[in-house]
Amino acid sequence: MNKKRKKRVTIYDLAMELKVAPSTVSRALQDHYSIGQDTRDAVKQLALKRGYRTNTMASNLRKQQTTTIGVLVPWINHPFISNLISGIEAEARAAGYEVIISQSQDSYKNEVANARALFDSRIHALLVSLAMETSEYGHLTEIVQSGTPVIFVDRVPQKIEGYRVMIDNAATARVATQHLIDQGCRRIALLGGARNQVIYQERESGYRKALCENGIEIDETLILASNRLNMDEGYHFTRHLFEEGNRPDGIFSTMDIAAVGAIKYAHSAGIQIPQDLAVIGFNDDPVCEIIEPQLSSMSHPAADMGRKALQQALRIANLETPLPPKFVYLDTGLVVRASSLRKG
Amino acid sequence: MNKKRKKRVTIYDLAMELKVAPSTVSRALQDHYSIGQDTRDAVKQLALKRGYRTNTMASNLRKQQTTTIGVLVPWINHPFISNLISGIEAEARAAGYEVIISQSQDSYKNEVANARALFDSRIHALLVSLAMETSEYGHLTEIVQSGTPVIFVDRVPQKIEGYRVMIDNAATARVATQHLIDQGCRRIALLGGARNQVIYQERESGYRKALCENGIEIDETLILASNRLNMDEGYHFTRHLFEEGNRPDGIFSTMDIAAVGAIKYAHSAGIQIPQDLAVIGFNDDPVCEIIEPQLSSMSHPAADMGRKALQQALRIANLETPLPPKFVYLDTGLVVRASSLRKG
DNA sequence: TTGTAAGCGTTATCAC
DNA sequence: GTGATAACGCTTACAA
Repeated sequence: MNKKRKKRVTIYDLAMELKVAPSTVSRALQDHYSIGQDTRDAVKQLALKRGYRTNTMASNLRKQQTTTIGVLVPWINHPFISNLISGIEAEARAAGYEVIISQSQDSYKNEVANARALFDSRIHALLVSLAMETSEYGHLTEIVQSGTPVIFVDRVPQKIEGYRVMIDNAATARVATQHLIDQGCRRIALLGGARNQVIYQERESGYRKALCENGIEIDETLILASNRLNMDEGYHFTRHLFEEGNRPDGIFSTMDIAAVGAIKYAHSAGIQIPQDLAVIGFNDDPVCEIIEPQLSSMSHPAADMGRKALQQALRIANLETPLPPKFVYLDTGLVVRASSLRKG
Repeated sequence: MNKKRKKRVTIYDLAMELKVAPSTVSRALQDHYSIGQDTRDAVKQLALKRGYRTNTMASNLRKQQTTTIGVLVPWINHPFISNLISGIEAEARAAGYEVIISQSQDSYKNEVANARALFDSRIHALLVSLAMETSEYGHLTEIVQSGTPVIFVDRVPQKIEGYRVMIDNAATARVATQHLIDQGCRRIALLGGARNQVIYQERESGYRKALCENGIEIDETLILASNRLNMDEGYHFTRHLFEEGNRPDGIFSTMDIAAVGAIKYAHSAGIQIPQDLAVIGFNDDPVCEIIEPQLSSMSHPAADMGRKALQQALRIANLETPLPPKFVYLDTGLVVRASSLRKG
């Protein structure tokens, strides 16, 4: 340990100097009603003068609670998640809480270890977005059972009970697909994600539903379910479809970046967007406005989800008797840009 | 407080059940050399069975130190910073530390408040990237003086002494500019950032140096110094130059996204890239591979910077006598893509 | 090899 | 209104 770290001022030091009891100082600093105005002022003034700063560790230990919110996500450096975290942090800070972050890197093993570490630091509540690999939830049910509020955000678990803050993935996917249909598409390909993740299952089912509702037969060869959907996957699946003579006239991608891959292939093959192929993505990431033609997408309120999840967590943590698990759905929006706009 | 939160197992509970002293339990759990193998095993086994988890608050209070690293950045949801944080988190977690994050939103006031809050939670070390507004450093020198290691990362302060982890902005900018010159450019515009921020000052001076070294006269009308450089600024400044008949044949942008704006203008005006106008950015953000033609850039090892900064912080924190402030420079690289490649 | 006991800085409960 | 005192759960001299 760095021996140079200075000893800090405590309430004892203040009490001694003012010739009052430490408990009086403590109460004065918290504006306890029973403390006289003059002592209160004197204490606060001296505290300021001596640079007193409350020792959060001691206070937490005594009060048996922290003001720390744990956040467990797959990756910090993904646009959607960094926005989510940004929302969580802003809201938490405003409410007087700190945010401690850990990333599972989509590994189940890391997720378990991080959940434990967060639990050990006695977090006030935990916000979780699951790792791709995760399909067992013991490490999380443990925490739920201990009484610590756990809120699932976006990538929520399959069957476990609990609070959730998310979008209606099925409905949103249905809107995206319907939009393509409204633009005259009849052979719509799906760039889908891992089928063990609820959000991708639901996006796929929304897609299927939209086709059914419009009496369009589902062609399974137009559907991709990729465990790691990215730009390359989007590019290659699209090429595969065109080279096999299995041409779609529309593509709905459950991730923007894969839609970008599809557009890149179209460019390279001289396929006109949106005339020959209309494309829509999901998330409304910044790339949508970079790619040419600009990419239509479903906007997904990442920062809002963070804020809502945090509010939910605090509400639950401060209740005497826990509420029954509740789902909070956030609104999504259709953002139409050039990549899908065929008609006026 | 949620009354439903369960009381957890303590070393006292284990001690009682095993009929040994709490101190023995504590030592056994830490593999203290003085504890016999059998007691050690017995303790660990029971701890596991009863679901014992060490109380970090109590332990920290007693040891007068935490294993929490404070991170103070302008925005969590910026690609460069989210990568930085990702590197910090991964390295910290591997070393047994937690990371607590706060964002100033580029506001000086927030930065001060957040620095205080982090200081109060007795962080082990602080990593800071400054808010745009910040030009006073009292809130940070306070922390330095208390003995808590403070490491400045990327957006470092003007004059304050301290540890820094950064890239050599001047040299990197010089390489970028030289690259354009090597490609035959002679009238090179600069899309620069806020002049009160050291990193943008240095990038500008690197640009000037490269021109001087090549005997190219500096044309001040080709230089932009924008307080909020972004895609629109890049677009409009480029348009301004072309419409005024002040045509550049190359653009060096100190931010990728502004270079994207420049390329967008070029598209709209029928200017050929790289033949009529060669463009290079800075950061090597993901957008470089999205835009057409793909954008050349200077790669900037964000995650590595995070890792290095964390290592630096831990090293300092564990020294008896502080080292003299040191600057750590990370390597950058020239990434040539189609936007600047005129010759083989 | 293990036990005893003090104390980290707060806050809550009682008493005065 | 204020003070004394006992925790909170853990670590670490010092004793045994």
